[in-house]
Amino acid sequence: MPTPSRTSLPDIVRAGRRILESDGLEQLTMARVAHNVGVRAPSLYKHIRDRDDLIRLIANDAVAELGARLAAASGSGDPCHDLREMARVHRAFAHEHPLIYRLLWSQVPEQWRVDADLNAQASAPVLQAVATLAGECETLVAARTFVAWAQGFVSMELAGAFRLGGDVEAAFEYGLTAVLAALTNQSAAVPRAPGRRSIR
Amino acid sequence: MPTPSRTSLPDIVRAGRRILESDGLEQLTMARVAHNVGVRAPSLYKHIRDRDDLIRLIANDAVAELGARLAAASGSGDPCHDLREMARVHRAFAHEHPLIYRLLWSQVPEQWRVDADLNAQASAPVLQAVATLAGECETLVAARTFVAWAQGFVSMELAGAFRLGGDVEAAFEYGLTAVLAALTNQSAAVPRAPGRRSIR
DNA sequence: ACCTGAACACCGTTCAAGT
DNA sequence: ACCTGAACACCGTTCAAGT
Repeated sequence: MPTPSRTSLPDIVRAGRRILESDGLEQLTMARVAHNVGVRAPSLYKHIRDRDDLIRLIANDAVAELGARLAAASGSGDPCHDLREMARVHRAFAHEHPLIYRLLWSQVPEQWRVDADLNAQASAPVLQAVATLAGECETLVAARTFVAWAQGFVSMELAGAFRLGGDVEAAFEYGLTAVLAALTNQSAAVPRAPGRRSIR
Repeated sequence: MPTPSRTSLPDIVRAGRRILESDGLEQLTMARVAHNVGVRAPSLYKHIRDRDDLIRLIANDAVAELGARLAAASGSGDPCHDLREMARVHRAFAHEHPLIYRLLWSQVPEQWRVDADLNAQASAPVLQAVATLAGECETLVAARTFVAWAQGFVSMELAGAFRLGGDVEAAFEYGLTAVLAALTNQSAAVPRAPGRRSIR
């Protein structure tokens, strides 16, 4: 006889994300997730394929949230201002959810990789701002430079790699200004023959 | 009666690293490491504290190797040239050992963190080159900008984050040139009042 | 002093049986 | 149609017993 679900996929993902954020990946056990949504571990397999699938769904959820925040932080009309704001939003997200943030970029097993369209959606506002700043034909390489710096800085910060003292806040603002200046000042960044050869 | 060791710590770390590099972290089981050094799993605990300790030792080993390669790639006298070479060495190392490289920067559990002095030793040549390039008082912030970009770029590359096509090689060279230009051209990077106020 | 088999705790996953 | 207890496979770790 059909019985209504006692839990749901969003409930499970939400419960899993809360455990991951508070206690880390190794505490994300099927039994604990199940307990937090009011069922037993085997029941979870009616809603998700396996634990790796759950981790991937949690990563998707986090990327979607980050993307929404990036989009909300942009749109002022000044691309340079937008990029500064997005870098700060990115960093703030990492500080709020350090364990999930690390997961997003470590992604050791293949199965945890977030969906391609979610990634594309999240990076769209950055691409748009860079396009106006650096010009259409250099959008991709310039955006990759910007995002690489931002992601690298925050990753190193969270990984505790900045152990030589100094003001990390000031280093972030310094890097932000330096990278944006480099992208604006294209002639300094890319040596190329006249005739507008594309970088691709 | 005392019996000589049938294995050793370096043997164990070497075997563990080989497994990790070829088959990933989840395949790094105590039984498999033990088998590869010719003993049974319980014997490993005579040489290491636990599995987390082994992972930390493997990460230490990798950082030491990377540091040696960075040092070997620098010292030409031209800091800009040295930094370009070190960025490429960094990236080449990541491509040769992608699974270990990801481990170095994800570092989800605290116990895997590499020793502070090994980290310091590995980053010394970068710091030195940046010091001559950007000037003493901005060494730290400039080095953090440079390393953040390099690490972020390679991490994203390995994580498969560059899914929008384009030439990743060209993007790397573009970013390298852009970041180095920004660090050399300090006045563009850091807006500050005259009178040489320190960034710190 | 190092190695081992046996044992324990824990966890992901499956499945037949319940409702 | 979903949930569950029981069971299985696997793994990290401990420990008493061997040499």
